[in-house]
Amino acid sequence: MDNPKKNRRKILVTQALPYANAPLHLGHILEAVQTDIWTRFQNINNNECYFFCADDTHGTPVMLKANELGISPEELIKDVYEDHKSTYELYNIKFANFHSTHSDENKKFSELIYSKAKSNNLITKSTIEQYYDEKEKMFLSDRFIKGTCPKCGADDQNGDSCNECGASYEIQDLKNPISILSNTQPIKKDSEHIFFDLPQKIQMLKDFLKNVQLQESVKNKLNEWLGDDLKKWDISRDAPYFGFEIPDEKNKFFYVWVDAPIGYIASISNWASKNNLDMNDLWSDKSDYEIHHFIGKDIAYFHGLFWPALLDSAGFRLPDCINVHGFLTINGEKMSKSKGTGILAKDFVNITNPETLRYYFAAKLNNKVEDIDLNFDDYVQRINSDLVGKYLNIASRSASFLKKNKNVVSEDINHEVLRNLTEKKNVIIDLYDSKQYSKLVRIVMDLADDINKYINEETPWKKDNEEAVIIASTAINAFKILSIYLHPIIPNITKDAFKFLNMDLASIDDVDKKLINKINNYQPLLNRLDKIIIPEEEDMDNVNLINIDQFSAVDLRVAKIIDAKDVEGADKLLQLNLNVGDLGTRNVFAGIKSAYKPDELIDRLVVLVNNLEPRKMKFGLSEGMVLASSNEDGIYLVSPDHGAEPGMKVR
RNA sequence: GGCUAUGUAGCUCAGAUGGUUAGAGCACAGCACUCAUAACGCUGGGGUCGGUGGUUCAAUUCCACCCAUAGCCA
Repeated sequence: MDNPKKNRRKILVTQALPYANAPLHLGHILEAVQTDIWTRFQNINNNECYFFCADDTHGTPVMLKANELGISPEELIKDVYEDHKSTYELYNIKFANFHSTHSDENKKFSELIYSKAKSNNLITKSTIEQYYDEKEKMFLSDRFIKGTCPKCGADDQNGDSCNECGASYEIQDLKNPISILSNTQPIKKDSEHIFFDLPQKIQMLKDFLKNVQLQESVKNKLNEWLGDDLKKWDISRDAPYFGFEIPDEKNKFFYVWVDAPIGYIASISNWASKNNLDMNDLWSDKSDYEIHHFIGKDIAYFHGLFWPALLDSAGFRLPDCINVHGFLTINGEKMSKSKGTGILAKDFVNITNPETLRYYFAAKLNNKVEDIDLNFDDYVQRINSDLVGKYLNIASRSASFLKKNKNVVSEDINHEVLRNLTEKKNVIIDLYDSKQYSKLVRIVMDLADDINKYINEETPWKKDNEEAVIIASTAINAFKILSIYLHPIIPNITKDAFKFLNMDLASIDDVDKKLINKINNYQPLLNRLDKIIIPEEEDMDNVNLINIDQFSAVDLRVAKIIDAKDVEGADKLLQLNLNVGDLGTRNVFAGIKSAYKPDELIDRLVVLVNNLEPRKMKFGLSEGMVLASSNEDGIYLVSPDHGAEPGMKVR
């Protein structure tokens, strides 16, 4: 590795742009933390490193989400922008700039890159047949179509693959296709699309993969794709589409995956103009800035093939490094709201100190493309034993001796003990640089163990004041070194630590400087965490959306219970006789015996599903259903408010 | 269905090129200490290294197949 002192590196860093149709979840934070740690490390390691990001705002999902909320896409992405930005701040993610793909800069660069590709004969057109939703008046991509699996016949399967038998197929082969937007059957319709001629770039991409810094397993995967028959890439979408219109075309828009990565450049450009810098000195062949992308494994494809091909065709500098990370699972499972693991990043800070999540992620992150698991019990244990029990304990126990010395740190310290810590500096630097944070954290905690052991063996509590101060001063210097090592991971806690130590951190080389100032009184920098319990939530994403017509199909009526009695031979049922006003009376069996006595029900108003198919039961015919809610503790009937009359429609 | 990655103690993870009784941290038990947020230290129990076959004098480590989990298949 280059000696950073001799060659000060200049680096532009990006993370994948979060999509602007929803708040951030903890998986977003994992990537942000990995990237932010790396950026912060580069800067204290005497390099110049800037972290750029933006919201990814275009495409159908944003359009639909805005539609659902009854607002314009512009309003939606404005709200989400503020939400994303403030959430990242909660986790101390330090962007040089957080921009948006819905921006002038991005429009400019998208058009520029497209026109250059066009003049290099990389743009072609051809007509494709696509499903079209006549009701919504839009073309449908595969993900908006459901239907019957052509292989196993399972209903309600995705447009491109079956969850039941695992088969994947072409959308044309799907039986009984239904648009999930309108629940109507889509028609096939021709449309002219614009393509980027990816096959022309094969050799260039092969060279790129040889040179780029990227995990071997991902390289192999990408090379495999390159070996296959590489198809042209469809880069246009028909109106209506929230995005940028393609120049010199009518009602054609750039596919979101075209302008999303260009958002990296747009964000940098926006920052450059705010700081009076020239893009030619930043992202260009003439600049000496390295370009590093941090992304998740799901989008390696776009960043490893389309993106460099696009950049190259327009004469832009190619990335030097793409770092691919795995996904986050929670308590061993895929994130899911129904399991209470789809917790939002902004809510999680109400449960725990966000710095501790940064630490936990760091303690598990490596440079491989492996998923990492956030296990809440493990998390609490880890924070309590590592940060509180080992690292901060050093400050806490040495502060008590120094306080008796008026907080004056002795210069007469055990240099041998400290040398064991400072000589690890280059190892720490290498591990940060190569993103092997978990190894690094292990080493730092081993060093913390060593210092705690040192204090134990020296037993300052048995020594006279002078000796105790020497031991404590050694330990507090060690604490300073550990704080510097941990600073990129837990910037806030260590910032407080430096305040306590009465020092400023300028560089990782400060580990070699001895503390000379008077320190301050020690205040606990972090409290032990309690067991984490996440309340279960409804999985709103998986709720089947219905339209107003479907809802109207259910005839709900106010009804009055005119008689109620036990059903002989039934454990759970009560037999109800309901007055439904003009509609007459109904006999309904309701499973509410465990919660209600027949007597207390008489004359009560309830809500009846009037047009439910009558069901023949062992005890008689049930002509409808009364609405009730339930939990572990009981059953709760739904009651109309006072004034409602039997027979009135509920809607 | 195809491809890729992962599967090692209760939990979280280390274990180039195959080689003596498979490691760490946490949790647990015992001991010690008492400066420290009952936070530290020492010692110890605990694993047929996802499964089944194969190659080999020898496999957690190589090969094949299978199972489970995750991602991708434009």
